[in-house]
Amino acid sequence: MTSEGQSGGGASRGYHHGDLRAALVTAARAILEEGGLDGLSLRAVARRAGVSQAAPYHHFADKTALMAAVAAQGFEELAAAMRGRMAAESDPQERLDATGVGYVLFAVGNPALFQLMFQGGKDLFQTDPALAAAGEKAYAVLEEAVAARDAAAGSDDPPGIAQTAAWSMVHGLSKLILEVGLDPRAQGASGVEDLTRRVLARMR
Amino acid sequence: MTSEGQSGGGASRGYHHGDLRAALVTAARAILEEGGLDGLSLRAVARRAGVSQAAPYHHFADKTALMAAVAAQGFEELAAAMRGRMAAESDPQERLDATGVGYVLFAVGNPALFQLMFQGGKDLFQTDPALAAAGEKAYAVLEEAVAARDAAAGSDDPPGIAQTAAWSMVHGLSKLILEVGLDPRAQGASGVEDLTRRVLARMR
DNA sequence: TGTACATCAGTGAACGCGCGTTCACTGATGTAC
DNA sequence: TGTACATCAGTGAACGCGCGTTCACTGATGTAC
Repeated sequence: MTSEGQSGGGASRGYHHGDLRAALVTAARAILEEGGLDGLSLRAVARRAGVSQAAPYHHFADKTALMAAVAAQGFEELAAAMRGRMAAESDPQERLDATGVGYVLFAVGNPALFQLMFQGGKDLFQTDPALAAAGEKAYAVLEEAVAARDAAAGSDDPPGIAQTAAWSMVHGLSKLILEVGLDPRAQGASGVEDLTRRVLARMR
Repeated sequence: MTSEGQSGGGASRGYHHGDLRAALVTAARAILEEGGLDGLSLRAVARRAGVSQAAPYHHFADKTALMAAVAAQGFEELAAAMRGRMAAESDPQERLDATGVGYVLFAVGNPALFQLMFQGGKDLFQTDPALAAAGEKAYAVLEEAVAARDAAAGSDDPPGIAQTAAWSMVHGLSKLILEVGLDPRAQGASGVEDLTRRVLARMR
């Protein structure tokens, strides 16, 4: 990672950039954070990366491809966040809860990115294999944690149901916080993590 | 409801429309169904209602106001759908499950509308009192059903937690079906309603 | 080590587009007398 | 019952805008000999 550019000024860069592809993804994420999903245009990304508006086309087929790359990076990080939290626990139930907490905290910490990751929707996943793989990777963490917990607890449901339930719960909670402005304090919780834990405690 | 217009042709209407405000909301919903949220422009709505592009401004301050009106109508219908299903049951747990099923089926049946209802986000709710009221109305159904079930079952959690959990579950499941293309069959369920019931069965 | 040349990654100008919104207007409606 | 007039709900043309994308180009890089 060269990590220069990103604001047109300051340090000079030559005619060639070095790693414009990565810089564009980084710029896109910065724009997402500052201006939300609506502010994400290819031109804005190029501007932010300090490059002409035509330059991105040497690295991405079109706007959708850039968005897919950003989303894929998001899923990688989501998976890492979940794994990181999970690894700190040993009890199967606690490991499952930890992945859920990781999920919701990631969403709350990266609101526009999270929105992008899911709003592109089915089509993007079918189009872009790298994105699909990254999505699978994140889902696999939850899948794994649920399976381990169910194996320990003994369940008669097909595993898909338990996994879908857990995913729905954390995904829904994330969306409600982001989209409706659901406030953990107003629900009698001390914060996002506490609310997530208490909500997850109502699942079996 | 006059229910003419909606496609510019056919029956003549005079210079004045009759109930353009309602016709615009109807047109917007038709566009949502056909072209999704991205296709929803004020100009397209006017076009579909068979009226000049400036006409909507006599009924809505701006595009946002129209969208809020559409979303409000959506929440009214969501509340009605939940209540309708709830009314058919008498056991508190079954009444709660029924509201959840109503929620998810509404989302799946009105994908773009559902998206609109939640994507506008916090700001819209704070800006438009009618929308906020309609949203409350829908949430109140869930709230009520959860409270009744908890009263019957005896719970020590603050009620907000149980309500948030139930809402997260059905909201998350809806979004996963709509955004990720989660397939009930692939999860071992026979359809959306069955999947919702089985997922809800994992809550307490 | 030096030169010719193919390839690659940039530039900047331009395309066409649909959008939200405003404006001066005009036709229809309804009310006061 | 008839007329003058205020009000309301339409029209159509125009504004400025930012967007995604394409194009012919040019500067830099690296490779073959």
